[in-house]
Amino acid sequence: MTKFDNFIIKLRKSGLRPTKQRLKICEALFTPDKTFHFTVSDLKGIIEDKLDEKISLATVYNTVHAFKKKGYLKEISVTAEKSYFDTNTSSHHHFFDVRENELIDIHSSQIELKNIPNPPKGKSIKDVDVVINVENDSH
Amino acid sequence: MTKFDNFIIKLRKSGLRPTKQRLKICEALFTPDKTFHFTVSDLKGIIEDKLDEKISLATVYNTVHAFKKKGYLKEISVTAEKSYFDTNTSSHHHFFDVRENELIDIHSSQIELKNIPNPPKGKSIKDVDVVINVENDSH
DNA sequence: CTGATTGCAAATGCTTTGCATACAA
DNA sequence: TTGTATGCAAAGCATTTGCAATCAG
Repeated sequence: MTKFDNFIIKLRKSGLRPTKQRLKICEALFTPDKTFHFTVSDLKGIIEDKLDEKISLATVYNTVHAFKKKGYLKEISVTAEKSYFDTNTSSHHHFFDVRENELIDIHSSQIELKNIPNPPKGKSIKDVDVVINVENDSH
Repeated sequence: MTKFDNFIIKLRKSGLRPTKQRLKICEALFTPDKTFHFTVSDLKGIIEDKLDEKISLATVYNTVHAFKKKGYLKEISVTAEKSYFDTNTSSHHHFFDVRENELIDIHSSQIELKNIPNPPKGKSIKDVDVVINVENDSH
């Protein structure tokens, strides 16, 4: 059972057809032993430069959105012109370097949020994002 | 001493010339008794529809950025699609209704953040944003 | 005057869409 | 086959930029 077999099973189980492009995206996202953060154009770069597979931007967008919907990726809200995604889908928070545009994980156990207020009437909480903006001391 | 005199003083003190457009923006932002959240195009709409002053989009962007730099506005990180600004510049957090794209203040005293981890070496914390994403129970 | 500000339109950057072609089941 | 997925180019938005005209001091 190769890792590709696993990707094929994973995709089929989600109702997504295991195409060549999606398998490459799985390889890029889910092979590394560490989780990581990326933008859509980062991911396109990885597929084309490291995995040597031409892929269209639209396909990368399609697949990233499909994977997000299936819960294989999380999108992170930071002040930026771009969307950042995270292969770490567990509950956790982030440092964001506002100069370098770099995200760094904070394990959820490292921050304790107390007294989360009740949401407005008729609404319920989907999730809580904590972003700690940082910058280099040097400035 | 009208409120306009105050706006003129405020602008001059910041090294910003009190132009007709900037005074209208001050009126829109700092007259209401409650603080509020807005996007750049919201603000353009308020100036043109309620205050009946034509204003160019570029000027609204210029001024909002200038005001942010002077500390008269805060920018809020919620979605990657648009920038949201807040006339409440004190430290506080937000609910964000992901369906309606609506922000609701949470007083800073209402959330307690414990054990904020040390930032990565060489970096220091600028600020901490907590966004609690909510949605209507209905759906 | 002189530099700051405005306004318009063009340009930019990220994301989405339309549609014909190719592919998985 | 039959509906999905891909890829390209065009379109869509929010935002920024260039530059000439206008304004504040």
